Amino acid sequence: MPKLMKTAFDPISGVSMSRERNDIDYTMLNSLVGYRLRRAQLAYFENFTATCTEQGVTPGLFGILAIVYHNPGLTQTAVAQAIETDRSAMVAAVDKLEKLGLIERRPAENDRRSYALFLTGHGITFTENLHRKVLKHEAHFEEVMKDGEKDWLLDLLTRIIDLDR
Amino acid sequence: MPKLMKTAFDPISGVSMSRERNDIDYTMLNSLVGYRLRRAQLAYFENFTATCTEQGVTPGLFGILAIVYHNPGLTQTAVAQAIETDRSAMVAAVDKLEKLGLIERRPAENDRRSYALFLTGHGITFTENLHRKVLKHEAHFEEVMKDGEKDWLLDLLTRIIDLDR
DNA sequence: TATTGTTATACTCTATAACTATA
DNA sequence: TATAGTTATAGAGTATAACAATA
Repeated sequence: MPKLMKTAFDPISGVSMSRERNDIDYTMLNSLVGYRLRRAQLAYFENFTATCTEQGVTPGLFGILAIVYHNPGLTQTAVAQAIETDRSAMVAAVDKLEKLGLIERRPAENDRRSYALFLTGHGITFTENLHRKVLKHEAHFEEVMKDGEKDWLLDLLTRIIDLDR
Repeated sequence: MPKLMKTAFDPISGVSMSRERNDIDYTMLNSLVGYRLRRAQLAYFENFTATCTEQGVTPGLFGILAIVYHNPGLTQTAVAQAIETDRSAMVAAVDKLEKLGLIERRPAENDRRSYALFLTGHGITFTENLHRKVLKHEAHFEEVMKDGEKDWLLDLLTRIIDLDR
């Protein structure tokens, strides 16, 4: 589908309005950073999800692999906190990763209630590989970024994320 | 909770690493624009959702109101396409907005299969009010933005959104 | 008494298929 | 035959409550 943008500028809101390809006026939604952030995130995630799916995992499972990759030995609850999900959601997720042979539950040394999580050998190469593929797919979006804009974006996003913590 | 960031720089990936407040290494996830985009979007949405909830609607319902506000007379299916959801999901949503007295289904003039959607008088003031409140809450995030950064961010996000369309 | 992993449960979102009435 | 609104349904994702084992 060809993109056809007629862009205007609203002197009242100080916001660029666009009647988009479907000729619908998004002025109010476009005035909100949160809404554009959501749409941009969805665009990235479509790409990201496809890359994960090709390799047989979901974005959520990749998040767990990425955390355990850099932090071997964390408990399930610690990983849950790291990715800001509930520990109850971890059970099925770790089950899946175990069945895929990517992760191992080992009894924790000091606490018989908890497991320590480790990637298997296969899990390590799988995770590194998937990370490379995701980065390669992400590079597509850098076509629209000028020199230095990516670093600027990463930095600004980090400031936003850290604001209320 | 105080924020305590120890920031380092990974000469291999060229990515700033941070052992975050919980002392967990997010290097791999932080190297992905998509992941930071998601976290930043979640931060914005927490704020946005709270503002909507105070007024008795959800972010999804606000999206419908915002579209119909600027595009009165659209059919349900057209609005569904505008916010990129399925028309089947519109039914319950418009039902709710109707019960709240914010929106009206009127028989379409040329096509007896479809309804044209319009905001009621109350719906118009409600939507303008909510929009103002959301903008006010969003202003909180501008604390972390330098001069001109907000416009630059909006512009870059728009380029990302429009890339594959 | 508090915490870990677990199960059951529920609620939202999203997507699909099928039905009806119109076109 | 195709489309609009509708209904039913099913799958992810997320959140809560409760339980047994352990701290």
